[in-house]
Amino acid sequence: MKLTTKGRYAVMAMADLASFSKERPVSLTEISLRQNISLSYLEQLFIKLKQKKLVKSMRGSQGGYTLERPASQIKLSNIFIAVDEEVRTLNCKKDSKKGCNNKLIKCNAHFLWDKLDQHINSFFEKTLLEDLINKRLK
Amino acid sequence: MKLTTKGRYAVMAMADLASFSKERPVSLTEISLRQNISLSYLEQLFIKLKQKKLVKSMRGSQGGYTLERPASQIKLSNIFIAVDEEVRTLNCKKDSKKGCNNKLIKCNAHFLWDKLDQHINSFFEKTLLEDLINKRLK
DNA sequence: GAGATCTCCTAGTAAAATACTATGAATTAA
DNA sequence: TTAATTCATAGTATTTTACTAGGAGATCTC
Repeated sequence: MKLTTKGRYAVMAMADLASFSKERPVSLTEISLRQNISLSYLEQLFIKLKQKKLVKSMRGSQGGYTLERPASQIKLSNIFIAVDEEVRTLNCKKDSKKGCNNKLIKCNAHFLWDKLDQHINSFFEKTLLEDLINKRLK
Repeated sequence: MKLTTKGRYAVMAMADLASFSKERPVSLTEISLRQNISLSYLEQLFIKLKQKKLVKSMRGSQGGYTLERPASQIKLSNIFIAVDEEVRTLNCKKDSKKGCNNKLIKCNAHFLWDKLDQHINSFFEKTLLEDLINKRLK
């Protein structure tokens, strides 16, 4: 079980924005250098973050990104969901071959994974981007 | 972020053992059929579970596995650790190229992943195999 | 003691997911 | 008009995961 870099990069980049985009938009080139993340990969992540209205963009020279809402109104769960870093302990969704919801008998541990999902998600739900940049975590 | 089948299979197999191996050892063939897990894959998992003294084996005909300790004394964390399904939100361990602990400046979200690890592990630490088979989770 | 049923052990491999690269068009400030 | 930037899509290398293959060794039952 691991968190992939996608989710980590997204959170780090958003934290970077929260810290540096107060006056002016911040370019992905900047973030790429500061956080040591491939530019092209960042671009892909930011398209998703924009679609979910977590950031807004300004094109052209001197352009870049800013937060769409203040850091106090962005949950970590918003970020993870935006980049498709879902917590999925089970692959019993649309997959017709694997998983267990297409069998007569539900897998006996099914409810355990549900609980685990809830437990993990509660962390992302309760933590705000603001908490992260202030290093104030519960 | 996802839990791989390795961890899930291990927990399901242990739950199966807890339910069926009270009188007699249970063979992996049985578990394989009941839980729909490849026999050879189960064998690999059980070698690890045995090394960590979570199960004991009886070879030969009518052999199989039983729990080494009662289900009330086995934490889910024991099982996950045994099959190497560690929770690792970061790859900053021995990897010299990636990660962040070999840089001068620690990645600013480092402490977040630590907190997350703790949060997830607390779930596995507090849940016993017994709770699972009794469907009694907090 | 032969045969069946098991665990034990190691290598190899197919498939899936991940992380990243490449390329170029569109937009805009200076 | 040029440089800097976002936007968009396709392709690929790497890594991880999940599984298969093929046997050797142990032990019960007949």
